[in-house]
Amino acid sequence: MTTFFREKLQERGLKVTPQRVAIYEAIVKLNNHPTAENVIEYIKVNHPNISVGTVYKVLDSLVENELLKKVKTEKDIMRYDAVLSNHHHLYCAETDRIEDYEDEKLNKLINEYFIKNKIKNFNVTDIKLQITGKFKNNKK
Amino acid sequence: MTTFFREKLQERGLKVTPQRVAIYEAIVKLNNHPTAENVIEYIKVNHPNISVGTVYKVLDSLVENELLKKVKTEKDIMRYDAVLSNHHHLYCAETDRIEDYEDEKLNKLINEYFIKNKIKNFNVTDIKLQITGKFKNNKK
DNA sequence: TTCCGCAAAGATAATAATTCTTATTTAGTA
DNA sequence: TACTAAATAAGAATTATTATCTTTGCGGAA
Repeated sequence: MTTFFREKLQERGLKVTPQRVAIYEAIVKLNNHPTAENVIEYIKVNHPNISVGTVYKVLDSLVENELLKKVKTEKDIMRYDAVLSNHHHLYCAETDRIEDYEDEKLNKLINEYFIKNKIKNFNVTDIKLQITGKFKNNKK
Repeated sequence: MTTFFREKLQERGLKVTPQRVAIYEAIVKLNNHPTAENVIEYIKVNHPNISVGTVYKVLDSLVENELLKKVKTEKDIMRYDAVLSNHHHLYCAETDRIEDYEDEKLNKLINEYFIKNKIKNFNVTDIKLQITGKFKNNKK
């Protein structure tokens, strides 16, 4: 399951350490775009000795090495996402819940739009939609 | 110039104070989506006695009263925007520069798309594009 | 004008998230 | 197995932000 992760680390010249694997697994399992704190809490159960600084450093380096993505919200706490495919986010400001939203048809529509309508003075590398609203079924 | 601002404050039952006016003007003039710190620095010149807490408090209440918007980037510092119309952001991760991007045609396209393709279990209230890339002419 | 009430501002302490520093440990390798 | 650079642990330090408490200043009633 973490084979992909291990390979990608090595590919990047990063050592495969238990802490890195644990942090990555935590993000995958805590699948509501956890904060650093959520990760620490989750990991402490099986890795009681992991250091807070390590979690932050590992998260940073995983983002830098494109194994995780940062997710921004209205709030000032950073959150993380292990889903790397080009996707958007549904965000509920009230409950702070974030859900991934994948929509190939929409991506195509937007890409085509920007091919026809270039933004002057700007080279686009990535387009993300932040869709704010409210989930209908408020099951946690 | 700040007539709109003064009226909106009164409309909301908020007092028109020199600090509020100064902070609002600072955001408008520092038009690269300044941080609270940028605002403080800028204001200190003409209002040397303004308190840091006041700036944060005023920024918060202006956001709450829809006179400013919060903008979040990859960095964890909050930034502010006085442009209230429905617009998107061009963001350069390298230089941290943010520019407003208004595009009515694009808004229409996206709105129409979501009318035809409802997201199940989610009521959309707002859609924002975060367009990441690089500015071509690197004039500051 | 003076006094009262209250919203706002000032000063500064407190908190929360994150970063930094240094010593120690570990993974990958020869 | 031993070596070395990279990674981790521990905790201090920093940074952005929020909270608390006091003081100020303005509008309206006496």
